[in-house]
Amino acid sequence: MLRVSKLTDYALVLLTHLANCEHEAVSAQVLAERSQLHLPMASKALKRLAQAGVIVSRRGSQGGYSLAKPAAATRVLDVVEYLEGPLGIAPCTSAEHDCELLNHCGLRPHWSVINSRIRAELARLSIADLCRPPIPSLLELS
Amino acid sequence: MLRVSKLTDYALVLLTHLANCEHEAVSAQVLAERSQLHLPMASKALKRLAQAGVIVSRRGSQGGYSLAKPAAATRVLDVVEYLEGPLGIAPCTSAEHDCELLNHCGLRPHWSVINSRIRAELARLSIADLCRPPIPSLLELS
DNA sequence: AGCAAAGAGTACCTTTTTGGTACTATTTGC
DNA sequence: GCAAATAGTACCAAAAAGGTACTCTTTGCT
Repeated sequence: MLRVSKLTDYALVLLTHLANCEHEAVSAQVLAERSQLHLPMASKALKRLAQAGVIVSRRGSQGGYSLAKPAAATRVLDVVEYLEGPLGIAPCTSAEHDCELLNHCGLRPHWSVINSRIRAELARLSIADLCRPPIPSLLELS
Repeated sequence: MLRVSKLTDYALVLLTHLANCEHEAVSAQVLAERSQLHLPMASKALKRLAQAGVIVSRRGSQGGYSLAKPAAATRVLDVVEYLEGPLGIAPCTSAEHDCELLNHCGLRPHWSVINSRIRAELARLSIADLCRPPIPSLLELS
């Protein structure tokens, strides 16, 4: 329904908290509390982020998670695509879909345009941006 | 997963075919064939479009569907929102969600900005536009 | 009047995705 | 060796998506 999943949303919230303690390992437990999430869900999200290389983990006592790169260097787009797979606004714009049925329908190119606009939008934002209130420039507002 | 449903996709394909025979009632049967869809699914989509007022229906023999307004006057955004409900890119940006948990998370304003950008994108396109290949102006391409 | 074509309405079912939980294994610091 | 952490796996439940079937009503035509 044209919406990111809760897991993705959780992940971004967790990342903003991690961005506030850069260079410091924070446990899933603490991050879950700060984000008002249940530990199991926070762990799930953090694990995925670690697999994607967005954050790094340290196991064992005194372990925890920290950002793999400066917050300004991690794009929201990357987080979304790591957690949800490549963006495909319409069924036929996903990879691995050949769409024999709709191959002749002419809608695909339009979806592609919309798709790349959305990707561009998500690419503009970094985790660091999420930590501040948005300041949409008047020029860019439509 | 940030995707419109198949029903919405079907609806838009059907609308492009309807746009090619304006002022003429076309039966669901014929539209389904032209769109390479099974009749029941096409009917479902057409019914929803008629309820939304995007197309008008005539029952009985020689009946069928036709556009309620000129193709250029129906926005893709309207079709999408009629079929999927108001756009809400993140769980917390949907209506009727108070988000006690994430109320303090600061992400909402960012999602709102992204949301309105996507809406603007979908509002730019009309059904008439979908009938032609997209001509993205160089200025607007990011 | 009656028949057939067509949409309207409703109900149901199956599959997939999402959201969430539980449990065990492994690593690390003290 | 113990405790604090993450890693991995498996599982379950609820919701949404996708699709089908069947009946009712309207309309044009003969």
